[in-house]
Amino acid sequence: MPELSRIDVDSAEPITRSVFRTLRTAIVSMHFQPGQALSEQEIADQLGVSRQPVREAFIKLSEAGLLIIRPQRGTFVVKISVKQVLDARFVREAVEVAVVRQACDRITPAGIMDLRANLKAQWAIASDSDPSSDRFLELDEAFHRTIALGADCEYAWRIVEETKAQMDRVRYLSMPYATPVKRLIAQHEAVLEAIAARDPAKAEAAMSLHLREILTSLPELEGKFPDLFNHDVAGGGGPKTGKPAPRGRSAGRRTG
Amino acid sequence: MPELSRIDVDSAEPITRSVFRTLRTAIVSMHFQPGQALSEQEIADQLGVSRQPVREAFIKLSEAGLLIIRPQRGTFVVKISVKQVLDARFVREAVEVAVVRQACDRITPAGIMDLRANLKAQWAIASDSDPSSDRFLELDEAFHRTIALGADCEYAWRIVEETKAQMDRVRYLSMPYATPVKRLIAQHEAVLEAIAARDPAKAEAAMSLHLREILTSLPELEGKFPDLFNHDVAGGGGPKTGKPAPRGRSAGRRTG
DNA sequence: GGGAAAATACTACCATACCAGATCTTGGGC
DNA sequence: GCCCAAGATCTGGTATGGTAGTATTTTCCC
Repeated sequence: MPELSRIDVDSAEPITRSVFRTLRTAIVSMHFQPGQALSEQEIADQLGVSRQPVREAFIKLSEAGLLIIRPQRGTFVVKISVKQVLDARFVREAVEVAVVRQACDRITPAGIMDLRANLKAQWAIASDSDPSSDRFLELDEAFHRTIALGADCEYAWRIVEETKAQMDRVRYLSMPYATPVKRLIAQHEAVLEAIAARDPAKAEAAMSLHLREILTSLPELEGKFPDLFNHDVAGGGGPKTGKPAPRGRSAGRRTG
Repeated sequence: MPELSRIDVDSAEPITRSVFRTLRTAIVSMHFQPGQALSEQEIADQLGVSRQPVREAFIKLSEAGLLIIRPQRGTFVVKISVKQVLDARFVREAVEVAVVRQACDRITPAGIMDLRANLKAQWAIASDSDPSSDRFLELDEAFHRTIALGADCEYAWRIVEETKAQMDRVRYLSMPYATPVKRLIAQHEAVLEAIAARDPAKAEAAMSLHLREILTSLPELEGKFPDLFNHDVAGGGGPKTGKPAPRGRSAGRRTG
């Protein structure tokens, strides 16, 4: 299991929030393996805090659908479920399509300028070599967020963030196999131009197409990484069949 | 403040969950007044449990947007915000419209029969006198849930539940002034018939119309109950202007 | 009376201790 | 070797105490 660096206890930020951010990042970026067992005590020791803030972070993460807490048994990173991911995409598409329509009405010229600047930055890193993918995901998120907030849809953005958390793990996993970045940027451009033209129908179509493209490699990934997926027909997330992954790395427990 | 009845500590259900349900019901049904201050200690005493499970329930409720925790200051029932409620409705409409379209494809004849039975029950209590409004809200929720689950949209239903929590407080508040129940049932009927006819466009239109009708009395309510509303232009929820409502009854602190 | 400062009484936050239940290990019987 | 039971060792759930920060009240000075 990846070592977690200690948290600055003296920060003004509440410890619980620091722990939450740390763990959430580790999960969404796939540094924690889906199915992996965590433990309040173990995480607390690594971060140099008590169990209490870790426990509270666990609760929030389970509310977000990233952890599953099985009382008296353990807490596990939820495995990726194809159905769950597709359900998240379904909701995200429904919401973001509505948002982008509203953006056509409400976004200000300043908002459109922000989007153009963001898009320019996207093209800039697309020319570079691959290692800037993390940076692209940041810009990608900022692009979608700018649209939502420009459309005065703060709450809708909160929901999209939640659905994104489910989808982003797949994106990290699929970095090498996914749609080329330039293609995604071109789709962003199409969305932006439709908004700038105040054309809701075109904007909706562009956004819908974009969101359907993101997960094209999903079936391929399930084949490549069967251990990371939950193959149950029913939704859910927790490891129900077979043993959950043990703590530590898959094979050969490393001593000391 | 309404007295809370003690919780059965010996139940198999974890205490935290019991506390959560109790508080959530009290908030959504408006037994707790928006803006009202709660306190871990006070709630814990009333329910006969320790502060810990209360604190954890508070965290979950704040994640759901029903409480706001202000560190070192207090925890408050979020005031109703017109923008927040309309934002919730916006998301709910986006999601449920997509769901009802999918339902036209996927719902089974058995699912349609469930819906018809539910609708029949709705008509039955509509004939009675008013006091069965709680029962109507239950049937209403079951109706929407049956559609979502029939469309194989478990995750979407979770999101709808979250948005519903925001809207339901307004519905409780507006019982006397709201749209007549029979009108709402007729709209349910229109949705059901469109689904049964497998007509997505008609179903979408019916659902959209239905969801827009629910909150028609919102502006009127803000005028009638200004204390329960957050009049800030910006979203959010916490009491930012003026003093938050004090603990205990409005006037005259009772000495213990 | 009016206003500022000190004292008091809260708050949620974090740490710790203990518990009951689930799991894993171990040891004995065959 | 296999099987089962007893014990040790995990887990998260709950209770409680201490602390720092905030809000309120009181006190004191003018």
